[in-house]
Amino acid sequence: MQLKSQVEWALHCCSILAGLPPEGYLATRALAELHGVPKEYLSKALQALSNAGLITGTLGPSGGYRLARPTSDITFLDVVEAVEGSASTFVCTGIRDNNPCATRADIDDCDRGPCAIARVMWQADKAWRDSLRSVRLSDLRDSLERDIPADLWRRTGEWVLARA
Amino acid sequence: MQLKSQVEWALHCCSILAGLPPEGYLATRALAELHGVPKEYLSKALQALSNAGLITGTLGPSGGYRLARPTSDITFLDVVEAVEGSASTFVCTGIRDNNPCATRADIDDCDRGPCAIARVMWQADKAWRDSLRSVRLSDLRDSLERDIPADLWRRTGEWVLARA
DNA sequence: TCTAATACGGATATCCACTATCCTTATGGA
DNA sequence: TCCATAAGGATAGTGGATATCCGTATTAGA
Repeated sequence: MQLKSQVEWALHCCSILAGLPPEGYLATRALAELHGVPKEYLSKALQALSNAGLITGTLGPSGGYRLARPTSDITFLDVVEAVEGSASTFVCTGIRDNNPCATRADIDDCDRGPCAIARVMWQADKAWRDSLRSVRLSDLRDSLERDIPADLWRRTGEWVLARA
Repeated sequence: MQLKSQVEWALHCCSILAGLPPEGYLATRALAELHGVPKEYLSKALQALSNAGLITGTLGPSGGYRLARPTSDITFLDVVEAVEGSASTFVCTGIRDNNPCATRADIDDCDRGPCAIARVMWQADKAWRDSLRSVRLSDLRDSLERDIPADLWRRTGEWVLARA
């Protein structure tokens, strides 16, 4: 079980858009070049973010994307679910109903509550999502500013600004 | 991102094996019939559990599987990782190294520590695994005994016992 | 007004993991 | 000896992820 590569791309793109001046837009072309990923395919991830209302796009030359909300109002979970979907990682297919010992009444009775196994798996899924929800884009920017060499951080900011 | 169906099968099979008498073995055929899943394919999941040391198999007629450890010593995480693998759900491909602004020195410098985005994603992955690790097979048996109608619980126990 | 660059979405092709089945081998109980 | 079983290799089928291409509407700038 592995998240799509688009999740990684989307998170990196959001971290870049988070550094954009308020009125600027950054085009897919620039984001693709910055991360070394195919523009056409990255475009699909950005469209997913746009459909989820996390970023807004504008057409025409000098068009592109910007964040639709403050960085403190966008969480990792928002981005992950925009790309990956919000369906649980565990799907209960109800195989307990195939128990040859079970009568029709048993099945109807069991169906009133979710399977004990599913409950545990869904609880773990919730723990994962809760963890993702606890980190905002603003937190990420703080981490990046601490991690990335100051010189590279500055040059990248200028590179983005020149294309915004 | 979705867990394999074999994870669900493996968990249900373990819950059944947990009710086996100490010296009994239950064959793949019986487990497949009980859950209404293809025997040949379920066999792969059971082999994975066996390779992980969670269950032990024995050959010949009256052969089959039993738990290799006490139910209090097997967690959901053990079962999930046996089938699904223990690799993180998030893979950092290091696309930040493709930054055209980065020099060779920048890349070497960054490579000393993991990406800030990866850290967050791995922390969420850990929260998921911690949650799975906190529930044992013995807990699951307790939940099932509470959830499943007493009559069905008894009949299923007898069905298994007759084949162990 | 015209041109070019862009977002957006549909269509298509490729690749790979998951799903599923079949077959052979070794083992052990009757 | 015979048969049922675990174990594992080989081989498709299926569907989602990856990737590319194209057409359309929109808009900034010449």
